[in-house]
Amino acid sequence: MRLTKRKVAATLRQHGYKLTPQRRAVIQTIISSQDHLTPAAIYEKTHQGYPDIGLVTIYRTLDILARLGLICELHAGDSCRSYTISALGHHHHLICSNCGTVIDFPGFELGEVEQNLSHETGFRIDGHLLEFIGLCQACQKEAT
Amino acid sequence: MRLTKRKVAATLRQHGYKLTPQRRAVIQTIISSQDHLTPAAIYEKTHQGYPDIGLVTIYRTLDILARLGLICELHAGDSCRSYTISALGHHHHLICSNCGTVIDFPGFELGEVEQNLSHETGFRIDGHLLEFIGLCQACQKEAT
DNA sequence: AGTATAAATGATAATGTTTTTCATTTAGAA
DNA sequence: TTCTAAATGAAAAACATTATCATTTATACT
Repeated sequence: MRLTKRKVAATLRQHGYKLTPQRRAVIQTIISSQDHLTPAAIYEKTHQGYPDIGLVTIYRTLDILARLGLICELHAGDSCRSYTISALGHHHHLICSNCGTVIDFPGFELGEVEQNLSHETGFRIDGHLLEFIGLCQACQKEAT
Repeated sequence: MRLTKRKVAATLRQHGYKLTPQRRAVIQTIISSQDHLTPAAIYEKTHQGYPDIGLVTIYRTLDILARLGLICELHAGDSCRSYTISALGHHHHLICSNCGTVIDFPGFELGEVEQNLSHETGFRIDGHLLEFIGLCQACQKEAT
C-alpha cells in the first residue's frame, strides 16, 4: 500500500510546509510513476505539466519529501540518487535493472540480525538498506 | 578476510590489465584504509605518495577494480559513491555513519528470501545490496 | 475579501563530480 | 632493446548539485 497524494499533502502541512502548486506537481509526478526517478527525470516529467517549474525547486522539494519519509531514496543500479513514493510501514525494494520498475515488499525481519551484529561489534545500529536487483517478467521476455 | 595487494595485482594481470605504479598506488591506498573512501579521498591520499597521479586515473582504476569485484562500492550514508576493498566470499557491510569505518560480515542467507520473492513477483533476481548503518563504539563514546 | 509576513520560487552563478579527448608516455611481450 | 597496445595526465566538456538573492505567493489573521 503506497502513500496517497492526500496523505503526502497533509503531512507536508502538518510540518509547516506550504502546499504550493509546484510541490503538488512534483508529488503528482512521483506518485504516478511505477519507476524510480532521478531528480532530472522528475524535472522533465513535472515540467511537461508545469513548464515554469525550476530544477532548483525539484531538488528542494525532494529534500523535504525525503526528510519527512514521504519518498524513498534508492541506490541500486546505475543512478545513485533516485526516488520512489514511500510505502506505508517498513519495506524493502525489488528493482528491475532494465526498466526501473520498483516493487515494495514488507520487510522481513532483520531485527534479530541487527541485534547479533550489534552484540558482536559494539555498534549501535540505526538502520539498514536492503535492495534486490533483477529483471522483471516483462523485461525477461523482451530479452529473449 | 580481506583481499591482499598480491591477490589484487594478480587478478588485474590475469585480465590483461597492466600493473602500473599508479594502479599499485591506488590499490595500496584502498587496502590500507579501514574506511570507505570516495574517489576524491582516494585521490587525495594516493596523491601524497604519488604526486603526479591524475584524478582521471583514479576514476579509471576504480572502474576496473570494481568491475573485477576487487573493490566494493558502498552506498549508505551521505556520499553516494565510495569504495572499500573486497572481502573474500560473499559478505555485507556495517558502516559507521560518523567515522566511516566499514566492517564486513559474512552474508547470512538471503537465498531463501530471494526464492520467495522471485516466485511471488516473477522477477529473475540477480543480486542484492545490504548495508547496516550505525555508530561504532569509539564514535558512541565520543558522542557523549 | 484584504493584508501582512514568512516561506517558497526561479534565474543565475558557483561549486563539485565525472567523462571525453588527445598527445605523450610506458608496461610488458617478443 | 625494440615495438605496440594500453595507460597516463592535462585540459576541456558535460553533468549534477548547491548557494545567492530579488521577486512572488500560500496562509494566518483581520
